[in-house]
Amino acid sequence: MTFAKSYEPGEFESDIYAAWEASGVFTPSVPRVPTDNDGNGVDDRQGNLTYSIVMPPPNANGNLHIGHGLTVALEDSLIRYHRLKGISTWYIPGADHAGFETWVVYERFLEKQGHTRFEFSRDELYARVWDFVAEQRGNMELQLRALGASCAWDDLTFTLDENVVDRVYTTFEKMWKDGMIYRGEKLVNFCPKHQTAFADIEVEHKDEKGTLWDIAYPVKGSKKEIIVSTTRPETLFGDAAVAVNPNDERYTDLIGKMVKLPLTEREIPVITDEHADPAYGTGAVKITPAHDFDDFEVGERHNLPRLQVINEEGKMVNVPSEYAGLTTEECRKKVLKDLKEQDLLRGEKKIVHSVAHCYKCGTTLEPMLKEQWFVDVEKLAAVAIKHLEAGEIKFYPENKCKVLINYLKGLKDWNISRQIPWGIAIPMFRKVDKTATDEPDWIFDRRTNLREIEKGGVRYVRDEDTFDTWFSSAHWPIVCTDWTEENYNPYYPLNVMETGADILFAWVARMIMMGLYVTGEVPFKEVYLHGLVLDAHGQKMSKSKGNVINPMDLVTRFGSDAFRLGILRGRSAGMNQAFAEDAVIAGRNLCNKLWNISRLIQGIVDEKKTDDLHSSELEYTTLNMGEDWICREINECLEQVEQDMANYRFAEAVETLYSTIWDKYADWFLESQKMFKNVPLLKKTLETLLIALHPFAPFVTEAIWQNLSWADGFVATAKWPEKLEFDPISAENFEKLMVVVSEVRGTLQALPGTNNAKKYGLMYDNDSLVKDNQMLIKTLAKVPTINALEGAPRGLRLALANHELYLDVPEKVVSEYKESLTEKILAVGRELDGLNARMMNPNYVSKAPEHLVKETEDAIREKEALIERLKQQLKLI
RNA sequence: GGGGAUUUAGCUCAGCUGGCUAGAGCGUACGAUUCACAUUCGUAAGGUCACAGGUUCAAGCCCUGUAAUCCCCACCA
Repeated sequence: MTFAKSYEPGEFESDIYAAWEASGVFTPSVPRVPTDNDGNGVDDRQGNLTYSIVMPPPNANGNLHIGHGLTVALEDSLIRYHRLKGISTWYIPGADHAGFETWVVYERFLEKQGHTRFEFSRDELYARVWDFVAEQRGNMELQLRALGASCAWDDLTFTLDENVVDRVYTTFEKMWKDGMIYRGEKLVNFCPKHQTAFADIEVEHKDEKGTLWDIAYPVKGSKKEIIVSTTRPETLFGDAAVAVNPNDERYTDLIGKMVKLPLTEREIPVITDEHADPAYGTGAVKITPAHDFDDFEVGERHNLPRLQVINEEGKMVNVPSEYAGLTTEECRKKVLKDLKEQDLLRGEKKIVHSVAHCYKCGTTLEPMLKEQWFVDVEKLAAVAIKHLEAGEIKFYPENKCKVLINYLKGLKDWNISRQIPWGIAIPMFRKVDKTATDEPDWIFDRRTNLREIEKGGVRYVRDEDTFDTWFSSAHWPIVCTDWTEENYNPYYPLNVMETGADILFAWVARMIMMGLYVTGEVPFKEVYLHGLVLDAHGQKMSKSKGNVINPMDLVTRFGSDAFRLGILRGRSAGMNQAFAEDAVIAGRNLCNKLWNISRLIQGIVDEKKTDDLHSSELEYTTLNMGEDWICREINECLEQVEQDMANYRFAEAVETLYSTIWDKYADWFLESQKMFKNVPLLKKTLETLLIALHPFAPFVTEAIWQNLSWADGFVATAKWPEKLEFDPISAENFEKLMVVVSEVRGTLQALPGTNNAKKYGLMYDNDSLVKDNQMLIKTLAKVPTINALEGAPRGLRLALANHELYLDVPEKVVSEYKESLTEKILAVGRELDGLNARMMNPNYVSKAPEHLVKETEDAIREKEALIERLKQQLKLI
């Protein structure tokens, strides 16, 4: 049981984690299906206290980034705190197959090997990615351990686990039966590079420079023409109409007429629609239902044909032969050239407009007409809104609830089809044999391992697509807790969902909708959203900027605890905040401080050899003011931490612990204990602080706990401390003594000359607080002597503390101090003026609460007395 | 166009329902040093709380407006 001179996290962390894991301290004590004596499931809602958090699953084959580090710091401190509180905690780890992300990585890998996805079947690709992920897997799980995440590893859920797929299929089937799933030909955001569609939420809009061209469409049977404005001339082949605003008088005579579509032989009608903005361009707009979202809606309203002219590779189709096969860009050039030759191009204007991009590769997304599976979200959103408005979920920060409701109110149907092999196969099969007319075209079947099935003599082939990752992730609280229809599960709903504010819509919203749909209950009672971790200068971290901070580097350099303490510093819910390495260093220093505090105390325990009592047998009493005071301060600290944890104020909790341990416990209490050495109290208070800091700094607190000669078990499973007993009056007196000591130190510093603390002693007169504690004052103030004053007062009286205490300073030095004394009198005088002014105000006296008025009166008396003392001091000189 | 936020010390941020002299970490300056810790100890300097009004006995905090910065959603033919 020896303590090295400093704490070296690297020497302890992995062993400690292994010991925790091996002893099963992370396993919840209450089973997820509580049973009675006969083994039947029971609803013991009242019986046991449980606390559950599911981890937002990191990418299974990736490394943790700093956001994960923050997530673990937040979630694990909640879990550990509640575990110490004696609650059965379940922190469920997860791993994400990360459908699209992983697919992009894998496709790049294929390309490097000289292959493309088109050489393999969907099933082959799935198997290959599975192996690819399996090979890379495991890193992030080790990293979670390094961060100290106290999760139940046996319950790790992978997003492609059988129970996840089962649950997703069950939900999908239910939705299918409920008529909430439909196959629709709709415009989807399609990435021609990745060959897949995206949900609206995955699209990134960027402002880009573009050109707005004016093109003349000749009106049939008239010499007139109608000029439309477009940024995409190549889509004119897909035009189904020209629209003008019904109130636009310029075009009244043309409504209903046919115009000739340039470069083709087709004719299209002029229609009226509110979509056409008379103030924009010429006020007339070409309508291309198959390649523009607004035009699609106009087309729906007017029953216009959807003519697809761009295919999935971004090439022109269904166009005159000289254009067929061109890329959209080539086609645009040729169209413009040809229009110019025919004198139909009437102008161009540079504009800035926002363009949809693939959030992964940046390719411009093509609105593409495709048959996809959609979820009708109307009911889902309505139910979610109802529960949110009823306040069933508490949000941190609070305003995100409104933001979410606002989003849900405008939610459009959800495209859940992805043309990516890596994911959960959509369990729908299409009829092959067209002759069996009374059979539906699509049937639901769970046998997605088969490409083709037979039912009632009819052959069906599986839809090749996979689910949008968010469709399955939306089930996360349900699948991680093993929620079932049959049994009451004490861990569902979760106590809190902690995740990034950036996925409020993509994930949190969908978990709420899905949770309510599947279980009838909201999936979590509270939501804590964290903001982005920005770099030191407040910039978003990105690979291209090269400002990415790797959490594992910090763990290696400063220790896991230091990282956790540091990243929680100065952070509040929902806010993007800069990351300060300084804060991690401060965390590292705190760990070392605590280590050395323990080293000192263990040293005293060894030296005194008074007892070998273990924690459970400890009986302590306070014997002097400093001891009463520290008990009071520790109690206040515990209370503060409890309050902060209940309100998710992590940074404040850490701050309170930091200052209690450092500024109070070490700087004042332990300094005074060098005289008194109250061993049972030292043990008790140290244990209390170790437990209180444990949620935030699990490793160092455990390393110390294991190193102490008297502590048993793990601090990780210790009991959250009860309040300490103390004498409040005595504690108050210590505070007075602290003021005395501070003034001695401050005055010695302010006096001219160096090494004053060694030169001048202290003298006291007729003052019991000082007289009774002279040795303590001498120790704390580090003065060479302390004696009773003999004869008339001399030297420098310490006026601030209002005690009969004098610094034994020669008159020459005192007179040099005169100036600062005068300044002090003036400063106190200014404060006094302010207080007096307040009391002169009759409204203050009559309207402010009585205790405040009384406080002001007291303060005035005190200041007046102080000025008097200072003036006397001045006279003495 | 709709919505959400931010602005407090040199830097990164606290400041919860308005109430003593606005706090912390880092940084800066000055001083200390065997006796737990230089990953230390002590002391200090540093703030027009973005700006302008208002409410109030009292405003960093509440209200109105202005400016700057950032984010999300929708739209831009």
